[in-house]
Amino acid sequence: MENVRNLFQLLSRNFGLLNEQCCDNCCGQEISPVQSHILYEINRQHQPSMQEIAGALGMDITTFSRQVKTLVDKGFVKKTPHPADNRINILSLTPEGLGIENNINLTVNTQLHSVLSTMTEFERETVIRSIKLFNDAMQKSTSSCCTPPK
Amino acid sequence: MENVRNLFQLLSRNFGLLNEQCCDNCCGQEISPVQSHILYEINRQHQPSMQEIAGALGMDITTFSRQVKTLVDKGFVKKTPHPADNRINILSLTPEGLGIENNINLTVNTQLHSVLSTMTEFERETVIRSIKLFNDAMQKSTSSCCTPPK
DNA sequence: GACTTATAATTGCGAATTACAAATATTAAG
DNA sequence: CTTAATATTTGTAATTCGCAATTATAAGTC
Repeated sequence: MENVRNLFQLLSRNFGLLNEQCCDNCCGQEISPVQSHILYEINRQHQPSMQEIAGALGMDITTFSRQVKTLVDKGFVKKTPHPADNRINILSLTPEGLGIENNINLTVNTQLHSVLSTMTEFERETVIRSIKLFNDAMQKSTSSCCTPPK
Repeated sequence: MENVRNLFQLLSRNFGLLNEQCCDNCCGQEISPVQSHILYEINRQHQPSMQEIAGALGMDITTFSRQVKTLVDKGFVKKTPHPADNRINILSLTPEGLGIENNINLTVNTQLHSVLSTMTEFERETVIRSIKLFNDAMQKSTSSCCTPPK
């Protein structure tokens, strides 16, 4: 059995570092890697509730609640009560939050493209397609983990 | 410019979850994801010093020092003074530490292979080769980040 | 409608993690 | 021998984390 863990251990480490570096470089002290994940996911989903984002990120809901609170205090996230169910809060990015999110996007993309630019066109496309493929497979496989069956 | 951040954001998230899940499943309470990274890197390098491991992981040396201390207390890591320079501590895994590391390796590999098993042989090999390729490119590109020039 | 149960989110709390600044220990340089 | 440099640890305070308990709202039952 080939040792694929090696590959992914390095991959996750590298990306983790890149992620922190980005938070420092492009957002100063105003955001942490975890918070960057949260902004990303709020932006991605359509009118998500707290549970939905926390679930997607595999975060404990109480930890998530506090992180959201600080993001609200910073003015990056807005909580809107669900019109049909007052228990639920709909999360959305404020214009400032969206600005930060776009900033991160740009910075990370630039860095990644700089890494990818050392490859040939063919390699680059293969790599991108491969990761897409892998993510899909992963999603199917781990969906049972983060969204408990009941 | 294609949005490659998307891919890597999901990738790192998925692997992060998988990593935590592994720490819970295969090691119980006795190890955290950060500590798993440390064991991995100690095992990988040849008679590494504290600085070398902390540098490779991009960790603050004081945080690293404390994490190593808890790993020593748990009996997974050994610190040996460098014969020629008493300031330096050489890090190594104890038999128990190596056991844990092998355990993690096996568990993560099994899970990853389960994910990869949904692909065709060709896809699988392409994915593995691609990640290898990308790690190499990343390594070259970020080496300046984690090992500051001086 | 009153009462119980279920769900969404927050808060109390203690433990673990983090990083800056300062201290310690050892070696190297002049 | 004194000073500067390097490796590691400790003081300390802020942040993060997750379990248990709490609050607030909604849904189900009689």
